[in-house]
Amino acid sequence: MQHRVPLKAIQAFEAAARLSSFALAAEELFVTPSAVSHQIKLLEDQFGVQLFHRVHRAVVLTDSGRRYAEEVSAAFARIDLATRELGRTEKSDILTVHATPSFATQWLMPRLARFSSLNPDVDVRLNASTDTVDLVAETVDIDIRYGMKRLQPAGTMVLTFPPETIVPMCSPALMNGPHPIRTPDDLVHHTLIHSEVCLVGWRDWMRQHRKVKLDISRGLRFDRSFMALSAAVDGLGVCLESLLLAQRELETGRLVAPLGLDGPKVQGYTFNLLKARAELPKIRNFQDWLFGELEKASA
Amino acid sequence: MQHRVPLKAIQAFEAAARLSSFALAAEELFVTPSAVSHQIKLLEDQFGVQLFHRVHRAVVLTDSGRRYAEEVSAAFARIDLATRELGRTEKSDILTVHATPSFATQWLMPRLARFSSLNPDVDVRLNASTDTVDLVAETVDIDIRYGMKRLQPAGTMVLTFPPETIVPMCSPALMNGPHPIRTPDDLVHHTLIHSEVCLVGWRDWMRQHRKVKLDISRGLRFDRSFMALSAAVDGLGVCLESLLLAQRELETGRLVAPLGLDGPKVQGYTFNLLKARAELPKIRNFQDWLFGELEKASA
DNA sequence: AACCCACATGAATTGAATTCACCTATAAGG
DNA sequence: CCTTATAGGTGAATTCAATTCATGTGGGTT
Repeated sequence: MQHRVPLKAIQAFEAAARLSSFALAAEELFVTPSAVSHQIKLLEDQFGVQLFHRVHRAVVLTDSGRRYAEEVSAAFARIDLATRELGRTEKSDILTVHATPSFATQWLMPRLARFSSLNPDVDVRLNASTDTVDLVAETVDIDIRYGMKRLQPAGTMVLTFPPETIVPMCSPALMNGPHPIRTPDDLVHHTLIHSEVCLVGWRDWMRQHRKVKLDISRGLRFDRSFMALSAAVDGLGVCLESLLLAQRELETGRLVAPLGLDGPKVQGYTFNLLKARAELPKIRNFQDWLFGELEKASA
Repeated sequence: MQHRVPLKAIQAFEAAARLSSFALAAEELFVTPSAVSHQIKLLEDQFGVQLFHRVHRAVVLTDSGRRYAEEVSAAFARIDLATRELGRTEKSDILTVHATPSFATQWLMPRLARFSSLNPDVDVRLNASTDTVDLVAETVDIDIRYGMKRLQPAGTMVLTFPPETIVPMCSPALMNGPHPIRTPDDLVHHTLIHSEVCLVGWRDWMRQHRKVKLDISRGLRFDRSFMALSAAVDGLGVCLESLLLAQRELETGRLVAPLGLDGPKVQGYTFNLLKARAELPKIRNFQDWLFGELEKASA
């Protein structure tokens, strides 16, 4: 294996140098003193440099030996440390995903356990914030953003999510309450919940429903979709949101879409990553899994 | 040998990580790809951490693998460097001796070859200056000083030289010239050569020869003994110097002691070294050799 | 003077590392 | 679509580097 450096011999030398004794080195390495002696002789012969003075029944480093031992000890210490660190490692990969708070809360979090069980060796870390992150500078592998595409730094790859449908949603109690919601006109009796960042708002919805006259200046306003959805679940009014984010609430019946599941389609979310890292298995796997899940939902 | 860290396996891993290929690593290490595969599997199994992703017919580091490879590569690079440095080494020990210019020139230099041939593995470096050197701070193993003993820093060991005899000396031509020198009185016809740093000067010599009236204010003055001796060799006058420093000139006949080899004895030279390093073979050997040589001369 | 301990050394032994032979999977190419 | 070539995986066989064993050496210690 090692036609380069006689690692075994160096290891024996390092221990002997550190302990100033072949016998103690042998003990540390669980071999006989003879083995240590042989290895060190090998090293000395190979390089033609005496490393130890043999003085009576002790050994003393030569100057060359001391210099060499210092370097080699430091190097082994580093290897030891890194190896102990490695032994402490649980997962072999760390995948850091950054996403908008709404996508993280409404979509990712409930599904992440599935990804983790499919990829047990990946330790997923989820960061949620409205800030844009710098993929190059920060330890973020993937950033899931919402909204108009901005200019990306070179080396960034942007994948657009499949279209999501935006529809009015409310709690079942509200839909079947004193002012039932069956047609767009029924909305006039209800509080509108506005999501400020959503690409489609009530104003846009109204353009598709010219006959309905709603006062879009009234109602509740939130700057995060998950807050609008939460308000709708609590029966505070009717929100206009993406089916993507409401999927879980619709499945569990905490929200209903009183006017059906058709509506304007947008492609607001993007999957951002560095080209150079796109083929890393952990990233590729996450990407494939995520788009697979999105596919599944729309199918 | 290695119940601690599987060095062979780490070495295989390092090469594979650096080259991103088991096959190339195998080539570099002069083994078959199979050997590399086995070793890396060993490493992964031993620590229960996957180091490489096997993706089709290539390997890609995991995050853990990459972290580990960085550390391990750096450590091996250091070992490689130190080992190449070691291979370049000629002598296993470097002995740096500092001495007064006179002792270095007159006594040490001519004898150093003998020491070197007795100790072929020691690379002797001789520094000569009038400065006192700091044994702790500088890379000087031994300092040979002349003159009154000063306060030494803690940890310093001072060995005093055996007594040296101070006698008048001159060139044979001068002794046997127009004003032959047979008795102390004959000196009145000759130039006196003064060594300013010598512990015994003409003034002291006169105290032992009350009858002789010499004008000690006249003559040549040097601040280094070797210059005084050189002037005497050149026939410029009569110097009062240590037989120790003149030994070579007396043996070769370039100097003679017209009034005999008896005279005042002083112990001016000291052999200074650090206690902590006194038992280093190179130092001990030099000390033993030097005092042995001094002994031999006085015997 | 006898003993002891730490290291040295050559031959014998062993077992970790390597090779061998065969297998798998996939990208490229016809 | 099928073939081919390639990089790596794997278990058994093999080998040789590393280790042990037996013995020797020398200089302190009692």
